[in-house]
Amino acid sequence: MNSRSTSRSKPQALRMRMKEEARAAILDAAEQVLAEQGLQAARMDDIAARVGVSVGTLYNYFEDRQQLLEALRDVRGGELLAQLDAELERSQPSPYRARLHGFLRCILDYSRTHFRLFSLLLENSLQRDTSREGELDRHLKMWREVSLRLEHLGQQGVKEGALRPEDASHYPAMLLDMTHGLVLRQLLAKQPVPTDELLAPLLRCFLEGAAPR
Amino acid sequence: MNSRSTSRSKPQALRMRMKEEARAAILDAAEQVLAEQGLQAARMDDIAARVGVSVGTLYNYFEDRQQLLEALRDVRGGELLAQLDAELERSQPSPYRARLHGFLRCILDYSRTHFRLFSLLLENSLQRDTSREGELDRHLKMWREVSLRLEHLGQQGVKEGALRPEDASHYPAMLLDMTHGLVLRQLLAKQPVPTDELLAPLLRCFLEGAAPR
Amino acid sequence: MNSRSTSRSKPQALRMRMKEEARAAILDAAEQVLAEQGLQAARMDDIAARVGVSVGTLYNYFEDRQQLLEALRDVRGGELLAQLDAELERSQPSPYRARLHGFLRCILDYSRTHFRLFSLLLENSLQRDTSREGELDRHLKMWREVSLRLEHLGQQGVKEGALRPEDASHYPAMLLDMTHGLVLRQLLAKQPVPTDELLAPLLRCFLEGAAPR
Amino acid sequence: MNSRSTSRSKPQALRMRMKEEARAAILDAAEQVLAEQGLQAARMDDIAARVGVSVGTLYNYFEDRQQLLEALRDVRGGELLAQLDAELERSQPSPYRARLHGFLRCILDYSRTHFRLFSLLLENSLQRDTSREGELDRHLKMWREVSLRLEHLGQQGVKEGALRPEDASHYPAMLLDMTHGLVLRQLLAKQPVPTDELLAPLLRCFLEGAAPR
DNA sequence: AATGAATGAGTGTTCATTCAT
DNA sequence: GATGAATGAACACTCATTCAT
Repeated sequence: MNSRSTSRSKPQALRMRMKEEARAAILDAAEQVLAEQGLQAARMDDIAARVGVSVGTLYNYFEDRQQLLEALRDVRGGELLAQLDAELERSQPSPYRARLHGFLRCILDYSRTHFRLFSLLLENSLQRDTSREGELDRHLKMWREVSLRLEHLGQQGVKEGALRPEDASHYPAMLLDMTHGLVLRQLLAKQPVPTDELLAPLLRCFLEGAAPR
Repeated sequence: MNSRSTSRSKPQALRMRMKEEARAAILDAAEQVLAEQGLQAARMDDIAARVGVSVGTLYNYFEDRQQLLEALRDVRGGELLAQLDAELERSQPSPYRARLHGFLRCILDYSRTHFRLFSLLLENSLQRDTSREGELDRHLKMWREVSLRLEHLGQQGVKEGALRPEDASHYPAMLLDMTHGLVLRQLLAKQPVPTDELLAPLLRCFLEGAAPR
Repeated sequence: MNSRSTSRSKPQALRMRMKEEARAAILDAAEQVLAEQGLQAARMDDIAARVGVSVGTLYNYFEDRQQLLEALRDVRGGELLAQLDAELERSQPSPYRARLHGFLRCILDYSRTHFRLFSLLLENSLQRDTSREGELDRHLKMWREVSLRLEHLGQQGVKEGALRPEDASHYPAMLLDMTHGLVLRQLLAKQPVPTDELLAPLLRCFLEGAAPR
Repeated sequence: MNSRSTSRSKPQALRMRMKEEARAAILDAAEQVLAEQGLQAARMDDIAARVGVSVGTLYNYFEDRQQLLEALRDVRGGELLAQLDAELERSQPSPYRARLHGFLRCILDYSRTHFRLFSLLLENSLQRDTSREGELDRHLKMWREVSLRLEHLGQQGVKEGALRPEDASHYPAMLLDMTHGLVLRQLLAKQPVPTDELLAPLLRCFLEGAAPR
């Protein structure tokens, strides 16, 4: 009965799935090469070789080099946001401090894997010659989304009496900056340090201040 | 007596001075072009045109493009350190908090002018293919110097009883990260905010913490 | 009796017919794309898209791009010759001048539709690297056929006393050249001029000369 | 006194001269390669190799491939016009028919050397995708200039009573078309025919008509 | 010391052609 | 027979670097 319809829709679905997987494979390869060689040195040929296809194939999936990089940024950004949301969902019942800890750990962990990418792509966005306007915005928007979630979390903190409300608007930025720095330093460090050992002093200082009480 | 020697040394000194001025002029031009066009787009020809000389001349003063960029980084880094030291010298008699404030303001002000440069050059250093090893170190060394001064300052803070000693080793990094973030955000902001308005909440949160006492 | 043979030959004939129609459809599409995009810009993908099939299909009907273009040229050339022959047949009883007029009108009309194609394909034939020798000849052969018919017509003209016989060998070329120019000029003109208005001065000058009698 | 000014202006003049000669050399090489390989097959590398320089050098003299081709067209067009004007000047006192003969011979001779170029570049101009508008116009403008001179000549012919005035407006086009065809046919012919042998029947037919008087 | 034309390796991108499904 | 993703050779163009003047 519906044998015909399925005989058409299934292959299409299959095509879609394979196309998506191919895109993902390319993005993975691109990230690897980018991390190894840097933004400029990462040649399309290198990326193609990494995936195990020929250059032309890359252009079947992405308009050009720039679009490939942008897609990579968007996809990885989306993944981070998804993980953050999942974490927030999971920690819903917990108190502010615990949730904040979980949130930052998420960023730290994800960034450990992908930070070099973010760093490179931020740099890419900072280049002036980007003809496509709003290019930079796309990158910032992601971090603004992260900030937004931190603000929400901060509101909970204020309600709980765990945060002073006066400087609340500055907290997201400060937390992100310190986390960002943490990641960068880990990236440059010889041997890694467990996430929680890094976060503990950060949170302590952030919440209780550097001055003795 | 030494008339001869001076008749030689003076012109030599003059030569030196002129050579130094030429180098400085090139570095200034390079920074401008870099800030405007980005790291990749800044061509040697552009820099030469900005100084008003021909490409060949650039190569009389710098081995190659890479060395020029490194010189630029080193010079600007040295300038920052010099200003920081001057500020520390000036504020010697003041209490910890005031000195810290002055110190960070120095960084913020200097970075406002040169941050884009630092950002670009950090990126440059992060590229893996740098044949010259220890390249990255040169860049980090500068910031380690800044950190070092912050540590010294921290020791004063601890002595004064203005800082809890437990996490003292983390403070420089945190302060630098937050300052770094401040600069970046200012760079992207439409209109600038007075330095002290930016620093006040930072210092308040850092010293007294985000939690109510 | 021959029921079997027909049971085989009919479907074969059907196949043939469909194959021919498919080829024709491809050639039509090719001509459109060629006229719109030019010889180089006309990509196999474009042609396929215009027919509504995929690239691979094109290669089921033509060896390669070059053969497709040649087929297009040959088919259109054949059509022109057929129309010319029909016109000559039709005008058999008429006097030379009328027949010549009809003949040239045929060329003009056909070229108005397909001239851009002929022009592009002539260019294609002029390229030196054509590995297949005698390539150019195929294109010229068609025009030689046209010339041949003009010569025959000229013989009639001479017999009628309408043409001086001395330069008869040059007339076909001259007529074709002027007609060719007429078409090209029409192609570039903003608005078209009725065919006969174009032909009248041509014929007048050709037959009676530019000098007063 | 003016030793300084000359010490500067002379080298500048020298530079200019050399620059012009280099451009001319490139254009010559380009024309050769174009004639041999065709419009598409003529690679920048080939042209460079023909001049004996490297690719980059070509781009010191011409924006890009397209501009090089356009320059070639403009220069050759200018040369033709200059020769035509010289011929008109020379033949000033002669009667119409002689001047026309000289004029066409000029075109024929020049085209014999450069016709293939003109043909290719006309084709190039006909391509639709030329982003630069008025591109085609530049090419046509040259031939319009030639036409213009033929019109002037025609006016002399009318005054002399050598031409009937009615179709005068069509004469330039017809003459050019026939000459154009003559050149093309010569190009394809195995062995060349002396120019005057080609022109004689053309002029006879044009002036006196194909019909017997 | 300054010049700037020449160099040429390097890279992104295109597109005719193939072939597994 | 039709499909369309994969292929990879080809080519225009860039730009750091050199060196004769």
